[in-house]
Amino acid sequence: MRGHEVCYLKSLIRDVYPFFKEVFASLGLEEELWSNLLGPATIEGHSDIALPCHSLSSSLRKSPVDISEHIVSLFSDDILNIAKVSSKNGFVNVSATSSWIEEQISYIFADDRLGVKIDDSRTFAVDYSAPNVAKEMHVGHLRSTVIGDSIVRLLLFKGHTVYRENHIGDWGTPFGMLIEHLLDLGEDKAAKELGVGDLDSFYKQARSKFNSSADFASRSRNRVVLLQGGDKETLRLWKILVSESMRYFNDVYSILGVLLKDSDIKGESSYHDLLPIVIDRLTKTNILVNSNGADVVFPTKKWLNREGGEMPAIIRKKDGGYNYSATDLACIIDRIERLNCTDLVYVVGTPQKQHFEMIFDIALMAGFMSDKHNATHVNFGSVLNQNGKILKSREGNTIKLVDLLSESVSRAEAVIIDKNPNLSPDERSKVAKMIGIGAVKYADLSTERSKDYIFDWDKMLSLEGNTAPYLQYAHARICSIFSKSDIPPSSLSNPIFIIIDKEEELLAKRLLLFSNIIEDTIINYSPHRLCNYLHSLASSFASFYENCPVLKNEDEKIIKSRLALCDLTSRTLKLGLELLGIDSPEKM
RNA sequence: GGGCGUGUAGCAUAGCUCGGAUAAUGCACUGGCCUCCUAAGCCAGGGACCGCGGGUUCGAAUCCUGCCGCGCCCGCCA
Repeated sequence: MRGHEVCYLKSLIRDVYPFFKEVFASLGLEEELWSNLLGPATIEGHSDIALPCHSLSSSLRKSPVDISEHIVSLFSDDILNIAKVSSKNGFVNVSATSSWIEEQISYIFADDRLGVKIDDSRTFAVDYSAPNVAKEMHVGHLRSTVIGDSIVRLLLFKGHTVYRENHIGDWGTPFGMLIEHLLDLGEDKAAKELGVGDLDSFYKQARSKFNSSADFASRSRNRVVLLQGGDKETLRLWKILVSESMRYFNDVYSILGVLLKDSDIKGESSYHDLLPIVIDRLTKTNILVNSNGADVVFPTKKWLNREGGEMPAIIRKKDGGYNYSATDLACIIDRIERLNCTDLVYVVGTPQKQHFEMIFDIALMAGFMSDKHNATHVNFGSVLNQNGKILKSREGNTIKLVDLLSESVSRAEAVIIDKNPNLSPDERSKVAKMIGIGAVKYADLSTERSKDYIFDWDKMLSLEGNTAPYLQYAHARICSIFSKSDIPPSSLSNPIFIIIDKEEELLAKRLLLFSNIIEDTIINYSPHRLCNYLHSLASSFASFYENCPVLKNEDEKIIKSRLALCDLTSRTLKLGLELLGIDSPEKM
C-alpha cells in the first residue's frame, strides 16, 4: 500500500541502510535479494519502514518469522541512535527515534519551502478552462479551471516556466447565428446582456431563431462565410461577442481566484494562420491522405469506426474547412516551436481521450514533437447529478457556475454568523468568500480526477469531514494560539523540538511527508493526493491540539517546541492550500 | 461491432504505477468529552466475501485472463 502515510521518510531508509547492509553481509545474502524489499511500512502504527522476509525463506531455509527475529538480533547497537528495530509476522520493523525525528523536523522548519526541492526547470504549456464565447460557464468548466490552476501553481512552485493557455471557443459555425442575433438585438443591448453574464439566454435565443426561422438560418450561414473570409465589419461584430464574453469570464475567474488573465487567452481563432501550414507539413511528411474528398491522417495506432473500417483523424473537411484536429496540431506547433515548450498538458475531460491520443500520435509522426517532449492529457471525469446522470449543458436546467459560487459564499456566511458572531461584518464577508469558494474548489480537487463525481450541493458546502473548511479551521486555530501567546512565530528561529507524546510524534511525522507528497502530486498531476495529505495533517493536528496543551504548559521548553510544531503545521497547511488555489483565513 | 473508463461498509471516497501484515478516511450511526489554547473539534465503538470466476505468487483490492453491471467515445461539432 502506498497511502499518504507510507511514502514516508526516504531519508530514514538512507540512514538505516548501512546497518541492513552489514547484517545481510553477515548472513551471506546478495544485496539484490533484499535491498528492494526495504520500504515504507504498510500499516501505520507498526513502524515507519519495514522489510518483509517471506521471499528470503527459500534461500535461508527458515520461516519468515524466524528470519525476521534473527535479523533483528544481528543489528549493532549504533542503530538505536536512529531507530528501534523489532520483528512481527515475518517483517523487520524500523521505527525512527524521537531524536531522529526532532533533527529532521528542525531541518524542514528552517526551510521556507518546507523541504520541497526546486526541479531542473522545464517549460510547460498548461491548457485549461476553455469556456465558449457567448455560452454560459457551468459546473463542467469548474473541473478544468480548478484542476488546471492547481497544476499551474504546483509547477511554478517547483521552479518551472509555465504558459497558461486558455483555449477559448471563439470560432466556428455557431458564430454566424450569434452575430446575426447580436445585430437583431442591437449592439448596445447585446453587449450589455453578454457583459452582465446572461450568456445562456443569448445563446438559446440565437439557437431557437436558427431552428425556427429559415430567413435567420440563411443569414447565419452567410455570416459564417463572411467571418471566415475576414470581412472587416463581421470581424468587428465578432470581437464584440468575444470581448464582452471575456469580461464576464474574467468576473468568474476573479470570484474563483484563479491565475488566468487576459494575456493567457489563446482562442481557436488565433491559430488560423497556422492551419495551412499544418496541411503543408503533413503533406511533406507524406502522412496526409485524401479520403472521400477530405484530408485525413491514419495514426500509427489503429482505431476502428462503427462500420469496422480503419478510422482516420480528419484534418480538413471535404468543403475545405479545417476542423479541430487541425487546430490542435497547430497548437502543438505553436507551443513547441514558438514557446519552446518541453511539456504540453491538456486539462480536458475524459471523453476526449481518444482524440488526444490520435493528435499526439500524429504530432510525433509528423515531427511536430519528438521523444524529448511530453504531451499529457490530464483527463477528468464528468460531473453527475444525484441520480448518477451527467449534468447536461444544453437542454437541462444547468446550474450556472456563478450562481453556485455565490450560493456557496452566502451559505458559508450564514455558518460564520452562527459559529462566530464576534467577527465584524467586514471580516465575515471576506472570510465567507474564502470559505465558500474554497469549499467548492476542494470538493472538485479532492477526488481522483479521472473518476466521475457526484455533484452534491449539501456535501460540497458541508463544513465537516474532508473539506476545505476543516483544513482552514485547523489553520485558523493555530493563528489563534499565536494571537493568545506573547511569542510571535518569527521569534521561533532555531527552535529545539521535543517530541514526547504520541500525538505530537504523529503530527511531526506527517509534517515530514510534505515534500514527498508534493512530488507525488505533481508527477501524477493529481491534486487529490495533496488534498488527502492535508486532511490527514489537519486531522493529526486536531488530535495533537486536543491532547497536548501548548500554552497551558509549565515547561517553557515544551511550550516553545509545541509552538514551533504549530507554526510549522500552519505554514504547511497554508502553502498546501495555496498550491490548490485555496485561501487560508486567520480567523473564522 | 471496435475502443476507453469504472465497480471497495448504508452513503461518499483513498489505496491499484511499483503485490506484503488485521483493507484506510470522511459522512451517517452508538457511547463519552466544553468552569480548560476556537466543540466547525476530540476520544472510544459497531459496520466490507475490495462486482463475479479463473490464473501467476510464499503472499493479490493491486498483476494477467474471462465474464457481469454502469458510463463514455467511435460526427466532415469542439
